[in-house]
Amino acid sequence: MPELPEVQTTVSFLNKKLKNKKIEKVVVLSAKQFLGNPQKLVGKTIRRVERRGKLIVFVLEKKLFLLIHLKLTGQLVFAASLRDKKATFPEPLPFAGGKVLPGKSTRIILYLFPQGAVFFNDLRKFGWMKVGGESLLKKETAALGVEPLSAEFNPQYLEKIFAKTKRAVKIVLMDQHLIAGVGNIYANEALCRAGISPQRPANKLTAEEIRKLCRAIKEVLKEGIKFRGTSAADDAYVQPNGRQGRFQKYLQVYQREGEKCFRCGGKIKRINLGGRGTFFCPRCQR
DNA sequence: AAGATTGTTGCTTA
DNA sequence: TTAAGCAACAATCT
Repeated sequence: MPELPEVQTTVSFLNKKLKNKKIEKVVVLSAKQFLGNPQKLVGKTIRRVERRGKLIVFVLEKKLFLLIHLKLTGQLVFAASLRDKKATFPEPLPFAGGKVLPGKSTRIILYLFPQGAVFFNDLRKFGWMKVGGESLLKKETAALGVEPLSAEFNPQYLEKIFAKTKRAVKIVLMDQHLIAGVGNIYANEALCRAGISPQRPANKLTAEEIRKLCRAIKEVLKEGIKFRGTSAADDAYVQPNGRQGRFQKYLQVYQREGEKCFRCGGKIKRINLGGRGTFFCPRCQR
């Protein structure tokens, strides 16, 4: 599932490829997933592509914004050469791994000028796109918490938010109103690296544990970005070039139920926290 | 074949 | 008033 590292990988790629290109045509195949009027996008130049938490922000000319949330299974795939093929729209395009775009789970297509296209694929249809002005951008980002890779995210900040709640620490890490961008994969991995049980009440962590956890979160997110995100076995995430990320090779607990802990050899356990699959080593994480 | 899964919102309950 | 828990959303897998 796309979390901060996957979204950042997507945004970095698209920012390079889409800058100063114009949106020439929008095809909405799944109406419920496009909020607002798609025609507003037509003819607009893309100034840059940014990220806020897990939200993707296309900054367009004339103070217009295209906001995209990938939710569980969304992906943005870029096809650079579409125009070279003199395609009539829409037309299947041979793609990396022998796949064809648009595919079965393609929900929205942005055709670009002078060439190229962005395919919004989303198997489970939870993701969305919204067009609007600064008021929309403000509305959608207002409730988001601190960026975990910013200086503002430090042990003092964690201490402050942890003190206010006895919820399980993992649930707090995944609360987008408090920390923007950490999801299930990276919350599990950060807690493992910090040696802290995901079930611990947040307000019971020691100052030392909070320092360790803060560092672990930053570390694991940076590594996730370095390896271009996590494409787990049943994970729909791919980079915009259609290739998988590589961070799944370095996961220590996520989706490793019953397997051996790399540190102590104990069995990785799976429990349910806040309705989410939670993985940890009961021996290493206390 | 019902239940689990999964991020986020919004409702209900405490 | 606020925090915590949970259904709902869509589709797939078990």
